[in-house]
Amino acid sequence: MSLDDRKLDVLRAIVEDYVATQEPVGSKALVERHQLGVSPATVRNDMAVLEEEGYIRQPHTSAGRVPTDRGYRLFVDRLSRVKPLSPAERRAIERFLAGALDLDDVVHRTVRLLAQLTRQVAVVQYPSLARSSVRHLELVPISTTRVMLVMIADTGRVEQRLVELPAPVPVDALTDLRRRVNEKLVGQRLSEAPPLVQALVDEVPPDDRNTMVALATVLLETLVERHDERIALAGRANLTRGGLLDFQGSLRPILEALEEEVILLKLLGEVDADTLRVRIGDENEIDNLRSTSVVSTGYGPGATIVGGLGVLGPTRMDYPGTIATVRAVARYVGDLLGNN
Amino acid sequence: MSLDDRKLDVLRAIVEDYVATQEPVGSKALVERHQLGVSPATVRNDMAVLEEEGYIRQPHTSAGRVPTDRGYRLFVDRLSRVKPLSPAERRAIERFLAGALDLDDVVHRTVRLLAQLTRQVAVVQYPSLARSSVRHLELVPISTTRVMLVMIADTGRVEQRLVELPAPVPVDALTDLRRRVNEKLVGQRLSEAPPLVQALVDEVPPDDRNTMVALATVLLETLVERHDERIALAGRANLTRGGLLDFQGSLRPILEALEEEVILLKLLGEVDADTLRVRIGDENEIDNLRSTSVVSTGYGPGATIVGGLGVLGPTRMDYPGTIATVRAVARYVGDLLGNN
DNA sequence: GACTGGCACTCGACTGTACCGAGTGCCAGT
DNA sequence: ACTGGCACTCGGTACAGTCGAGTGCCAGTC
Repeated sequence: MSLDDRKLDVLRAIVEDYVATQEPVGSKALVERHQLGVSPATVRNDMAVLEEEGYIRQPHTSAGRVPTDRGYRLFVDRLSRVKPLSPAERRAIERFLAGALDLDDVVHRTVRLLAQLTRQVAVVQYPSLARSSVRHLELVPISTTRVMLVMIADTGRVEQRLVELPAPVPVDALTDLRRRVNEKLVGQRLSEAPPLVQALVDEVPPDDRNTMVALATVLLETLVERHDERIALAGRANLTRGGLLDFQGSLRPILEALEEEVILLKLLGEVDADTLRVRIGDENEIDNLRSTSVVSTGYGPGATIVGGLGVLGPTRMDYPGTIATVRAVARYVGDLLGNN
Repeated sequence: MSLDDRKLDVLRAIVEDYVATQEPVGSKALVERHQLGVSPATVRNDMAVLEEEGYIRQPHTSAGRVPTDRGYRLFVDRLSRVKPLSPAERRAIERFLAGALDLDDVVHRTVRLLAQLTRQVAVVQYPSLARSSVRHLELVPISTTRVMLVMIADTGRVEQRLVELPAPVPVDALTDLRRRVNEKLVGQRLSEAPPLVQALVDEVPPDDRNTMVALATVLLETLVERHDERIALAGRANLTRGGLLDFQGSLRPILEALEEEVILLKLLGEVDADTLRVRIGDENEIDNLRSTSVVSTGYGPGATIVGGLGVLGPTRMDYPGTIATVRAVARYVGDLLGNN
């Protein structure tokens, strides 16, 4: 059966009240605080139906109702009105991010900003190498058989690696290699680099072949195999807001999960498209986080995505506000990365 | 007045029991679990004196005694026996750290290891540039007016910067400069570099003076002004052990403090000499941490100190064990940095 | 003088009872 | 289809009583 409009109104009212007060909400309080135009008794009947359908539940027999994960899901999907950010907030975001000096600083500021605005735990993934593209490659001779390979990504990330050459290489040859490598790779996504690197090896004159092989090996290592995805976190202290009511009493599993970089990457890694994703309670695949909700999205210059960011908090969170903030911050960071 | 030996024994017994059970300890339980050779009544008299002197206190009138910060302090300074690590632990440390690939990995492994062994929050400062010394400096011509300055520190950290030269510089001159710079700086602590860099400028032949000035500027910037001290943390979930009894009920201030890099640096930064430092409860200068104890020490190759590390936990912690572990880990990491 | 056994006392923790009130489900009435 | 009314449930709080761990003190002993 489908729920009629008033029942949906009731559900929305319950979610909003519960999020605001953190207390089970009863029929009487509901009609007082919202213009539902009906009596408590009617609301009670609606509630009975909502409970039967699994959208709300009673903590104990004679208490008010509390939304279930399923209730929040319905709320997020169909009931919540978009809550646009105030101009003041937009300005705050812009101003705060604009002051960033380098990539590290951008990420740090972003994660702190997110934590502060949403008052929850914020997670930001550093722009991943695999998803960004090459801005410049440099080959720096350290000695006759050693070259330092420096790669600068369009996101501002710099990686360097030392390459041991099989034999001494004259400076001219190195210059030639540098030109070839740059011609081939600059502007390319790193994820698409491997075949190009392979092609490079084949194109190089036989004399330099061995040198190129050594370079290519390190290049591939640096660019692809190194899955050194980094993560920045902030706002863990926000988990303690709302006493111990949220998270069914123990922060332990959550703090543990937040220490595992692999878990966090998984959390953010699944941003396929540009779409924002909300995972509510049990919908989370990670057991330790089944009492939390995660709002995450990808970010990057223009339409490309170079990383993920998001926030984590109690299932009892202000979804419209959080979603709006996450989306806005992601957009600003993306723009910022595009402009530098 | 000074406390006689038995009173000190009583204090030690109280600390040990309280740390183990987390419950106020009474006179009867004490004589049962320790060979004090006297009756509960006598112990009670001793306790009364200890309480008067401020080493222990009663949570409420008819409860057992609990050590005060002052009591722990006396325990740490004079009563605790060194608790040597088991060979198994030593081997575990060695094996775990030996597998590290690069500097990042060393720091990560160290902090996790510390958290795991002490079951507390571990903090490790990355080897600070200011405290390490120069292993090698390289000047790499990128174009006629551009040089890349690469500095490798003895801790394995690599920094590079691009230098714009005021005028084209012939390769020979650059070779000469490279020799001079290396002769002057290799082996020197970075913190002592500035005057040496200044001296370099004065010694250089007039023709190269301007080039050297440009180099020196960037050098100083890179080596000194950048106070990019980084910190790694692990084991935050350990704060939730022991229910909410420790930390007087709220993790909030502690989690907040742990998010402030500045605070953590201050915590570790004050390692003057090679000595290990224990700050108990109120002895901490940071207000948010007055309900915790911090055990910290410096680490580095040989006698030099390149950074700090330590753990943070409830004042009710196993001091002998923690101290032994922190000291051992610091030594292993120091050795590791010396060998690579 | 130092230690001990004994005793009265304190007070937190726990138990049981009673009561209040918010909230419910249901039903008869409009 | 909605509403008012009513009986019922049950968590929370307040209060009293009991239990027991632990104390401080004092008189007695070695």
